[in-house]
Amino acid sequence: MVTSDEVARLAGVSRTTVSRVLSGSGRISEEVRQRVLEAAASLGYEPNVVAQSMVRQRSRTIALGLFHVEEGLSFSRLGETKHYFYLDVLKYIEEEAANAGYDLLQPSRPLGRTPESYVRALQTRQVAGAVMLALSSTDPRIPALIQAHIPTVFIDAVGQGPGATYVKGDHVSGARQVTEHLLALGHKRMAFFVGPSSNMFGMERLFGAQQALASAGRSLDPGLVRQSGWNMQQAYEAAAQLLSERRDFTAIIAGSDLMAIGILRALRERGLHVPGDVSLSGFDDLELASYIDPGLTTVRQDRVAMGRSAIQLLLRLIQGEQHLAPFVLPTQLIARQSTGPAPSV
Amino acid sequence: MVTSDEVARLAGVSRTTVSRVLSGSGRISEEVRQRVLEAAASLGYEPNVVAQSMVRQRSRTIALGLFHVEEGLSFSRLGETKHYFYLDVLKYIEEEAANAGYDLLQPSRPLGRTPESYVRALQTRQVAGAVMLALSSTDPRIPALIQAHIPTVFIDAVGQGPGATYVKGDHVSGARQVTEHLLALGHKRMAFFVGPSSNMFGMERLFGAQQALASAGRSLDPGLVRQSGWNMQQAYEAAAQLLSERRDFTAIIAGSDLMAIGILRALRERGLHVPGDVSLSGFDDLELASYIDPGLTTVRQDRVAMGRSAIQLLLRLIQGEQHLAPFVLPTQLIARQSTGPAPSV
DNA sequence: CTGAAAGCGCTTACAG
DNA sequence: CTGAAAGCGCTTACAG
Repeated sequence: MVTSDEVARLAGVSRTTVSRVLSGSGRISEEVRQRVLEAAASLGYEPNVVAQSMVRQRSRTIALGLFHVEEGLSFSRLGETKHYFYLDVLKYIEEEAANAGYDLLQPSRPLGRTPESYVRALQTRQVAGAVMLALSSTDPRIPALIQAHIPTVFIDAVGQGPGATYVKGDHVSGARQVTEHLLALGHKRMAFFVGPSSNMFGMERLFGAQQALASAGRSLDPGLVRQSGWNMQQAYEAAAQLLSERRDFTAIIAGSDLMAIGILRALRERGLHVPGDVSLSGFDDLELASYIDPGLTTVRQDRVAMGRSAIQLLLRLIQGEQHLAPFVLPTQLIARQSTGPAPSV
Repeated sequence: MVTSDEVARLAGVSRTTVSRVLSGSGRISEEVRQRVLEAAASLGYEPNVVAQSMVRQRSRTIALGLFHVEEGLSFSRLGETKHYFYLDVLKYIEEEAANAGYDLLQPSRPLGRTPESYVRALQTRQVAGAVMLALSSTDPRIPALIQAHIPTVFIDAVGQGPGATYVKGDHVSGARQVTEHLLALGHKRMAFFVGPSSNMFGMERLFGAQQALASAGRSLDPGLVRQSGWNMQQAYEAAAQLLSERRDFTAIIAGSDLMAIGILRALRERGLHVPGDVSLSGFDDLELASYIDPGLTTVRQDRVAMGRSAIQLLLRLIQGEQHLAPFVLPTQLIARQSTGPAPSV
């Protein structure tokens, strides 16, 4: 690797000057500037990023924390909704970080998996900040990161502090919209499939549904609220269970599109038609939602804004701004064929 | 941040000794060892990783190259098969890298997007090696990485050199198995949906299918081979096109599960039943494949082995081994309900 | 406008 | 077994 020393020698200047020319800081005579630039180009010089991080006491790096690393899903099957949904968010995180000249890093952590070890790993790597994607709301890294004053943006998890804020979808509104949609179609009794209890959004959505029901002078039947994992299999099982117990509902509101696909299978196996017998809605609007049969009514979240705004907020935190307000991104009902008029009794 | 100097002072030894105790290198008296360990623990000391990388001239970091960063899919929609499929592979890459104590890094590259700039980015970050996931076979970074002698393992892309090797699924065998399965069901004319021409696996699969057909004394009709993107939408469009042209086939072999879902929709819209009128198979065995209706016959690839073996090979390359043989992972037919006996004419 | 010197926090020959 | 010193490749006060 070429060093700044070689460039300096070739250009007949000091390393100080090379550094200044390349970083664009300080007054430099145009003639020297040209000489240095030419020398650097001819040698194919680029500054050693590690050395820069060392001297600056901070690397131009953003740590990326993902659900699936932490939750010990090592042997779980593919198909967690979150993965499919957040994959796209991830893409925009990468893009936006790259545009800002930041590397993305997933640190290894040999020393146990305590939240402290995670924070320590970020500190010893001198990361500028962290983006944490879809952590469980009980993840102990959330308070640890906030307390350590590492600039952090949480996506779909709630964490706030002087140097931390979050971005999330408006689940309350999303659930309200679906519920209103179903009420308008004449449905009076609906079942709700929410995610695991460690996830706050299930509760938010339930709240949104309750709002809509209350506005219509109705209330939620607790016996029709079911919890399951975000994936197809667990939703399938929970739906089979529900169907074996009772069938006094005409619609099911699923917590994710993949859950809806699992539920759809359980309905099919019982010979129930969607939406003829039961209306069904998802959440997320995966591309898949429009391809399955029947096309799935669902709630769209803005994945682009989610990824981009997370990095934009983080950059502001890195630059020292404090106490940034969280972003709550709008959600939108996408009505397709899986919801229809309530069957007349 | 605590430095080794503070630990040294507290323990009453030199930084040299602190370093040796913590790295476990060199003879150290038991008593001194204890003192240092206690001092480090009480101060919460961990070595600065950036400084270590600096002095070692190499960071304990693996660069991770992903399809979607390079291909400029910024505005594409969600649903590229690759993403869903490789997401799981990615998980095992992360796991295996973390076990070996390596960070994963996605470098930003502001200076144009030439293959040279990519290589340079890895070099200036002193990465130990790179894992490149599902690059297009024409990606110029493949030769660039090989030539730069950066230890690299390609996954589902072919690249070889003294310090580079690859891991891929056995697409030939997978396609042969599906084709044989369909032949056994009495199908005589089948259509093939392969991926983009820049992707070699489409060709491999075609070759596998040809092998099976040849063994049965049959040959491939070039007019029944269609190219499209790996996603639902493009496969849907290509299938609609094919169906508008001709219908003298009884089975469709899709290049991925998501393509199969797109094709399924096109068939449905024409009132064709699967497998009554047309048998349909996918590739990948996403969990989804068993949930859609009808359950999708497909080819399973071993994602766990794909991720894990890639890192294991890379670690050997990093340690200096050369010219490692590529891993070709077995594929396995998973027969479900979407394939059935050929309709009698 | 330019440079000599110090220093970022480690590790590693080299001595003893 | 232990330590003083050099050095990894930069950047940044401090001088001039």
